[in-house]
Amino acid sequence: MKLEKLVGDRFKERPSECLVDSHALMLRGGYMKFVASGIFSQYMPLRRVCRKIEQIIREEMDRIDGQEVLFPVVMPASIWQESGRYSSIGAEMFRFKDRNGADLVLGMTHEEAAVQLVREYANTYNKYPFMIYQIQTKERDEARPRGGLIRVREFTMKDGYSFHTSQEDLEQYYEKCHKAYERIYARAGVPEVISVKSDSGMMGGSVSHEFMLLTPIGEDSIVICKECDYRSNMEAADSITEVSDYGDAPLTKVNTGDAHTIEEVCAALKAEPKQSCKAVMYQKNADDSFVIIFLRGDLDVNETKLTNLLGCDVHPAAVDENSGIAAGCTGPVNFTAKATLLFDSSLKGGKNLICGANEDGYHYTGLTMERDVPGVEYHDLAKATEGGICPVCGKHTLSVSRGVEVGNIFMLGTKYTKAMGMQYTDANGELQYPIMGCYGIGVGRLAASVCEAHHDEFGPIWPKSIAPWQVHLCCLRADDEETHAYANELYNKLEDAGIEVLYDDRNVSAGIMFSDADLLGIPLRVIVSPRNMKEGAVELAARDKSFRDKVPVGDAFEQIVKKVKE
RNA sequence: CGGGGUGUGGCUCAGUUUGGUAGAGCGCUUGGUUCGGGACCAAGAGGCCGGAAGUUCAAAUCUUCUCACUCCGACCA
Repeated sequence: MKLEKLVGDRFKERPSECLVDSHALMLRGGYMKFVASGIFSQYMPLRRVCRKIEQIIREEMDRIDGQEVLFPVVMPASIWQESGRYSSIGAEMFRFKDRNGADLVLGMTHEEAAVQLVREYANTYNKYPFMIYQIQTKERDEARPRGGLIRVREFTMKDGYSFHTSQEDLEQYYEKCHKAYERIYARAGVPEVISVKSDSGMMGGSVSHEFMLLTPIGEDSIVICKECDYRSNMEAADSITEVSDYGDAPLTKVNTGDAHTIEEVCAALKAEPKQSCKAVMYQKNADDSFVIIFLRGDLDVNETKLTNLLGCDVHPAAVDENSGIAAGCTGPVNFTAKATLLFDSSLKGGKNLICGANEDGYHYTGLTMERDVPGVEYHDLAKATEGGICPVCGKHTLSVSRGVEVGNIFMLGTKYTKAMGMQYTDANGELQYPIMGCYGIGVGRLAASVCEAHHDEFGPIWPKSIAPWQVHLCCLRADDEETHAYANELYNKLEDAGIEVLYDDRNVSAGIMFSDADLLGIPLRVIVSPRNMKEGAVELAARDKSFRDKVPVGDAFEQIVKKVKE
C-alpha cells in the first residue's frame, strides 16, 4: 500500500474535545472520523487493526470449540418481549417500527437471538454442550458517549453464548473461556489485562468477571489486594471494616448548632469521622419512598449493592419539610419519620459513636449499637476503600485503581432459556432448561485500550500482532533517482514476499514523513535515503525505540523479513 | 434527565464585552528555492459565522426559540 493514496487526513493539532490520548491520536492519525455522538467511521488503518483483533478472537474462540454464527442487527420486539427485556431495558435500546407498524429493535446484545437460533435444534442432551459466537455490530443509545472509541453507541463486539446441561459443565467451560480471554489479551499486546469479580447488572445470572485494563482514563473503579489475588470491580467489592469500639459511654444529646456534614459535626466534637454514624438518604424510583442507610462516617454507600439488596432502583433523596426527616441531624435513635432503615456492617458492634438526634441542631454522642439500636440486621452496603481490609486475606492491603472494561464473561443460568421456553430431553426422558454462559469483547474498545496503553506523545505504538502494517518503508528524497529506484525495488520484493508494507515515497520533508510514521505506529520503520545509500546502507528502526540499526543494502530484504517474522 | 461550555473556510482557533465591508495559523492549488524530525518565498482557491424568528439604517456580535456537539453528574450488556 502506498501512503500517498491512503485515504484519511493526518494532522498536527490535538482536537480540543479529546480528553483521552487514544481518542486524539486516532483522529489525528487518520484512523477514524467523527460522524455523530458516539458514532465513528473507520479509515483503513483502524479497520486493519480491528480486523487483526477480530482474527485473534476468532482463532481463540474456535480453539475452545466456538462456532461462528451471525445474528441480525434488526430484531422483532417479540423475542425481547419473550425474555422480558423489552420492558426492563430503558432508553438505551434503539426502538422503531417497520412500515406495517410492527415494533423492531436494534441489537444491543444477543441473548434472545442466540436462544431463538438454537431452541428447536438443541432439543436433546446429546447435542450439548456447544458455544456459538458472532463478531458483529451492536447498537446502544448510550446516555453519554465519551473518550473516542472507549464508549460509543455503535461498535463491533464479539459475543458468545454457551449452552450446558449442568452447572458443573458450565463452570468448566467458563474456566476454559477465561483462559481463552487471557490468551486473547496477551496476543493483542496487553497481557496486563486482569480479570475482576463483577456485578451482573441487567444480564442476570450469578458469577461474572470483567477483564480490565488499568488506566487512569478508565470508567470503572477496581479494588485490588496487593497481597493476595483478590480483585473486584468496586460495584461488587465486599467491604470489611474493623469494629468501631471507642469504649463505654452513655448516650448523650449535645447541641451541635449549625454543624450538619460529618466533617463539621466531627470537628465540632473533636472526633474523627470514623467515630460517627452517618445517614445517607435515597428514594425508590418507583414510589419515592425514603431509604436511609446508616454507615460509618468515613465510608460511602455502594449504590450497586444497595439496589441489589432492595431489588429496585433508587436515586439520591430530595428531603423536604413534609418528610419529617431532620436533614443533617438524622440518626438511628428515636427515628420516627417514614422510611426504610438499613444498617451497614461497619456499624456492627460500634461503641461510643456520634450520630444525629433527629432534631435540628442536635447530635448524640456515646451511640452504642447493641444497646441503643438493638436487634437490627446489618448488610454490606459500603464501598471498599483505599487501604481497606481485603475480604480474602484480611490485611489492610486494598488499593483502588481505574480500569477500562475490555471484556466480560457471565454465568447466565437459565434466565433466558426459561423465559423463552427452550428445553431439551435429558437422559431420563425428562424436560430440562439448558444453562447458559455468555462472553463478550468489544473490538474497537480493545483497539483504543491498546493504543491507550501503548503510545507516546507522537502516536500509537502498535504491538506487532495487531499493527495495521508490519513495515513502514520511508523513501526520503524520492526525487533522487537512485534512492527512489532502490526503494521501489525493496517495496516490490517485500510485497511479493507477502509482507504487509506501507510505502511512503511522497516527495515531502523528513519531518512530515516521520511524524506521519509515528502516527501510524507501525512496529518496523525502514528508511531509504540518499545519505544511507551513500553508505550502502538501509536503516531499520523500531517504533518502540528498542533498536535502530543500519544494514547493508544487499541484506536489507532478508533483515526486514527476519525482523517481521521474529 | 440535571448543571456548565462550545458551534466562524477542510483542521485548530481569534473576532461577540462596546453592532459598522469576515480574520490568523495549519492544510489545499500553482511556480520557485530547500530537504534526516511537521522548511521558505511568491501568487491563488475556499466561509450567506449551526438553524429560525426578532430588534436595528446596519447583526458573527443584541433578544427569543431551536438543533448539534462537548464536559461534570445520573444511567450503563
